[in-house]
Amino acid sequence: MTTSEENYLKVIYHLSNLSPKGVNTNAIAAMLDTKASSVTDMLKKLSDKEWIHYQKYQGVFLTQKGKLNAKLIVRKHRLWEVFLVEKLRFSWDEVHEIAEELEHIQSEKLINQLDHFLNYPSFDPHGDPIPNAKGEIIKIEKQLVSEIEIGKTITCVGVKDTSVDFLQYLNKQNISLGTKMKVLEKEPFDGTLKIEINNTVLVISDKIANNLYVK
Amino acid sequence: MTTSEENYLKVIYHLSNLSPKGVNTNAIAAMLDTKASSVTDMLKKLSDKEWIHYQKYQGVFLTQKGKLNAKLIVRKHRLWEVFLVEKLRFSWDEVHEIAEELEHIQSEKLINQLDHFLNYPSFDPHGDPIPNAKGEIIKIEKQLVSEIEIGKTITCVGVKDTSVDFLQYLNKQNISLGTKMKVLEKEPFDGTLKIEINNTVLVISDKIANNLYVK
DNA sequence: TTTAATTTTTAGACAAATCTAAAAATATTT
DNA sequence: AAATATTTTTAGATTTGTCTAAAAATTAAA
Repeated sequence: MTTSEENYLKVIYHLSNLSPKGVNTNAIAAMLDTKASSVTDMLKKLSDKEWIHYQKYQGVFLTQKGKLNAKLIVRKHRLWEVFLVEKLRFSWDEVHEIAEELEHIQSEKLINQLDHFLNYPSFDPHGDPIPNAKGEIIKIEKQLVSEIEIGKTITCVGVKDTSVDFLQYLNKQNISLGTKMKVLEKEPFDGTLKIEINNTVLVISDKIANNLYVK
Repeated sequence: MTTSEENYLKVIYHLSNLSPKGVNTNAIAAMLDTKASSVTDMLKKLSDKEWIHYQKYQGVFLTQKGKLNAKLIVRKHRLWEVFLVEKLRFSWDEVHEIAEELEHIQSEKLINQLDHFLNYPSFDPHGDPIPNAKGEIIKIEKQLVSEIEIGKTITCVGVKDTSVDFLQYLNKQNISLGTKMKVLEKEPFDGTLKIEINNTVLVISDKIANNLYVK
């Protein structure tokens, strides 16, 4: 499996969770920052290898094989992220890019030994679940801050947007996984929220509230 | 710098130490398991980037820039090998292939944090020195077992041949870095040696004796 | 439901890294 | 020093993954 094929599989996997009636060529192209025509070419290759179901002009679905492969790439990505944060003292906003490279290293033994070394973590530094060696994922119920009712006390368990900008915003506000907060007030006009964190009041936009997972 | 360019630089660096009057096209081709014509093509590219001095039909030399780049790749390779053996419990005969992939990961911070995490090791699992972040290498005096005079007690500090076969042979004989041994007798006809290891006598061929470094 | 807009695919081209086969330069042998 | 062998380079082709531009299919709008 080439690096390029792996990147396509991973993107199709992530998009599948959002659009279950088939992934669009253009959506894949946007995620990979490439052209639709390049995507079409690759879809044929992936289809020949039986990692996707592909019919011209119809959306794309992963086969069982394809889905397993995609999950194992995600597993590698997230385990390396844990390694970078827990062992090499990287911050959660620095690890994505490096993990994008590390996820393509091919040794199965390597990744299983790494898993053992890290003590079989269940979640990556952004709160996303790590598939096990069989591709199985545990799912936890989590909600966006925007969905929480006034007065409830909640704990940060993940982020939806994992961009550097968003993660650094959270750093600045001292919000990380495990941070407790309470929703005080919601502005009906624009969805702005007042929340209490560490005995201080913070105003967050609806965009922030829509990208922060809590429990 | 592409992976291919990095592999060429590294091979030229290693061959430079053996043939100081210029590295041959064919030698590079043999090391990289490719054709001489492919090497010629790449030499032009490396020359354009000023990483090598290249004149048609003459041998190849690394420039200062090229040599530094090569050393930094070797640094990455050897640090990852230490990681695999010390942290992930790989054996010294399993790490080369994986490190060949890991050495191409691009983050400078990654490798310096890894160096710190490993406590700034000076040698890799095969006894080879690890260049520091500036490309500086400490050299220790070491000799081949074949060069040792009868009766001397010595310590294994490295291997010249790092092939899986040789390393597994050493595993079988319980020889690893730090193993003490004494040269008992040399057969003049074929160079075969009798050596004492852990109170037992072992006969080793001249080929073995020519690939084991001791001090 | 015909027209217009969007999405997707095809056709043909390109860059990187490789190859084969043949030509040119260098090295070795007689 | 001429003939032979070896090494290296050139010329042209191939593969992978990408691109542009145009054609075809699908979807949305009038």
